[in-house]
Amino acid sequence: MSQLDTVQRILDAAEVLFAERGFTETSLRTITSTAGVNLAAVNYHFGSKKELIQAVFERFLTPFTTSLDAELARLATEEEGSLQLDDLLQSLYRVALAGLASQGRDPRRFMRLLGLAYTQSQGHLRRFIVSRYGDSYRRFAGSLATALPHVDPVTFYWRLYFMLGATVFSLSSFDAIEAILREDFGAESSLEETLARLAPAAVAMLTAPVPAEGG
Amino acid sequence: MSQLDTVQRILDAAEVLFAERGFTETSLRTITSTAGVNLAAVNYHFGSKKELIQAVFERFLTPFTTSLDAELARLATEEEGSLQLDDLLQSLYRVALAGLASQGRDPRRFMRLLGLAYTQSQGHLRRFIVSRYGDSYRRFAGSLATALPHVDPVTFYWRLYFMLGATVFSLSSFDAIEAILREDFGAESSLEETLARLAPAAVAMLTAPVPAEGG
DNA sequence: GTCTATAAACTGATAGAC
DNA sequence: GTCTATCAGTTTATAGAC
Repeated sequence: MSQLDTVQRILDAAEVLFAERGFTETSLRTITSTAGVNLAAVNYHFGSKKELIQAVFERFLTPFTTSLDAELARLATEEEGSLQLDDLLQSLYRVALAGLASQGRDPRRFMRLLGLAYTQSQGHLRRFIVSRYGDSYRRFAGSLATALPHVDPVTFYWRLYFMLGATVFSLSSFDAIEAILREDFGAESSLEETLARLAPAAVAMLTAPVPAEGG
Repeated sequence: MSQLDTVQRILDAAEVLFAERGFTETSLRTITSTAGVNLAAVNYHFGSKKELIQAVFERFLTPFTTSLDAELARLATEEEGSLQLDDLLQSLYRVALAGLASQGRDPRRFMRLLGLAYTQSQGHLRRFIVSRYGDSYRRFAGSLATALPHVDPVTFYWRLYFMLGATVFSLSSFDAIEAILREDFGAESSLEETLARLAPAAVAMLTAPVPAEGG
């Protein structure tokens, strides 16, 4: 088995297991036995469990943010100075969905990992993501902000977090929610349909009238 | 030290530590040493770590759902048959905030624990919460649904999850988000102000026009 | 009800043979 | 680059003295 294969197999197994169980709940032994490689291979190739976690995120966040940046640049030249909110959100969702799906990766797993990065208090991971992908995030937030000139900055940023929360939370629990709705209403929901419901809901939230300041 | 004191001290320490670090990341040793009680006391009083986790949730979910049920009943008799969406959301937020604060409990911790219950894949906890508080949840969701008669059920439930995601996510990360906004804009946000921003955003999301079905 | 002592299992990491 | 064997530390849980 070549080195590339081993690294790849470890990353594949770790990505799936982390998304399913979380970081602390997934041992290196579970990862290596799932991947069919030796336990010592993780420390040989990645150095430590922390660095393996970062490598898992790097592998899907780098292509994701690269595509997102390209999409934002394309939008900016296309509609000079008049970025539409719908287009921006659709860019985000299209890149997240199609970009990953074309790689043969599961967007739901992507969202579960993003959710974990937020909620599991792995300080090293948060620092890694912020230092590595903070610029892309700020560029996207900035584009979104210019499409909402009438919303004051603080309200805008809170709403941005509301939107991120709604997205990460509902997509990372997609399977569970979908199962409930299927049982209760017999209605199947695809990920595409859910994003088609989420986008207008997010737009409505971002563009809601700002109540008069109450103190 | 009386038994009640010991049980109470364990619950207090566990609640804080779980909210800060998560379940797996918090050992019984950390809990008992923080609480100033013996390690064996946890298993004596609660049986196991899992049952301690459930007890922590039971201690704040029972008064919360009791208050929420009472508030919903009060609203239903007050405005017969014409429940207002604003009122319902304000009930939820007021009960969550004031009800807990009057107990001397931190609502942010409450939200962090709720977020953990969702994201950390503790199957036993999800089963416990669903079996114990599922009825209250369904009553609240039902009230909300009747206030939105023009939204089809499936769209309504997805939006309900979007709303829950926005709420749990942003409030459980309240301190972190607040710190960022304070640094970038010098604007302090209180929990009350954030809920005052969240409520209209949630209403806008729930009441957004439903796009024509595309498939 | 509280304590000490310990069982039994698991964890990440590494030294050294091949 | 891969393997075995093992270290050193941690975890939950419990038996038994007080």
